[in-house]
Amino acid sequence: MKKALIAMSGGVDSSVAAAIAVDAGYDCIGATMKLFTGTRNDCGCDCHTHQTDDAQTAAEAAKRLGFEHVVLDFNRDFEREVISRFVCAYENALTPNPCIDCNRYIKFGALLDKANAMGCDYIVTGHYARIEKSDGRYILKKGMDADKDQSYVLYSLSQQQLAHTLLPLGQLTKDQVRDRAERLKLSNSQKPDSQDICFVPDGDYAGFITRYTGKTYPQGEFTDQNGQVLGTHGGIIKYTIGQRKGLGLSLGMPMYVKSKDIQSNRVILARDCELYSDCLTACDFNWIAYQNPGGPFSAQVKTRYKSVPADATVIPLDDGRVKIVFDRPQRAITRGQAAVVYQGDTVVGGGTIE
RNA sequence: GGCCUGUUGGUCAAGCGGUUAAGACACCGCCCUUUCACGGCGGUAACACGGGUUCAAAUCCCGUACAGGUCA
Repeated sequence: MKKALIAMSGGVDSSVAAAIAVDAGYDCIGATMKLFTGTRNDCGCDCHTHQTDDAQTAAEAAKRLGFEHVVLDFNRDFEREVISRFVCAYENALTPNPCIDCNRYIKFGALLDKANAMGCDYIVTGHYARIEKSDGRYILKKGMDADKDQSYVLYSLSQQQLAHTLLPLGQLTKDQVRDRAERLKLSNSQKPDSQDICFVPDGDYAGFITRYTGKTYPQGEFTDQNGQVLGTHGGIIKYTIGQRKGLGLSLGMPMYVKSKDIQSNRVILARDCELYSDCLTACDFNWIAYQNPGGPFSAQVKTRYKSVPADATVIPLDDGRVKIVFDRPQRAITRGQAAVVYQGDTVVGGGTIE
């Protein structure tokens, strides 16, 4: 009997994924990760309590499903691999996606290692994506529920990681998952989907960075593309490319962040129509569908988790980076976000936009 | 100092005797969302002040204050 470690967050998805793994005959053990220490936020909520609640919910689900549950402390790994990268990215005028690093280094990194050490053959998560084997390679595909597809945040997984991962929800829709949770009488069947950055539950990521580093991020100038000063910004970490809200400037028309210049501490604004660009370069590229792509090819590319895949030509460069040229210019391509390449439902690979 | 012109929500700005006093931008809320954003929907908020005229004044008249222009 194959042994599986279920990554249980306390939410519906991972609980139902566990139920499916049990039905499929795996010898299951549930694990909830402790990822960050409790810090009391402005919103008055205590993250530590949240985590404890989530762990309890997960433990209850495991009990109902009839397998053991443990809490694993990945505090130090999470701090090093996710939080510090997140903070560092913002300090360098990038806009990171911490969920991707969490998957890469924690769930499918440290946790997978732990699972192996515990004698597990697989790690099971509640992601809406599919893993299939084709011609000796593990292929990552979109989840069947197009609205919930999470393949984007898994683009960095290696063959080794994919080989030891089961994603039981890939064939299901969110409604089906909730129905199943309902039938199993899981207490979290109606629990709202998670949102915001998990370690910044009040949504104030700039405040988090400030508290974390103890630094202050000085005010600077908002300018237009000609250098004309338009106003004063509240610290460069507070803005990302394409952002409209929170600028506090009334300029007669909606204005958006076009770019950030860390040297001059300036935030450059422009109109929406000036935010479009037809190419990007991505680094740290991970190929999933191919061992080596060989040459340029046509594909669809997402530049943000929820962006619509756009037709493009993908051009592997000699140094391992990848250039992507879009058929139609894309809005607000942002350094630090991930460019994920698809061909239909298949994730070809992805990298970090630079 | 004299003479003009202007003063409407946080900003810009409609309005020309009877309006629930437009709209844009900003802001706030909700929705969307395992990143950050975008977006959708909704909301708060104003006639500089004091006198007149009129059935009725943001709208007309007279002062006051402030702002800009202009004149020896």
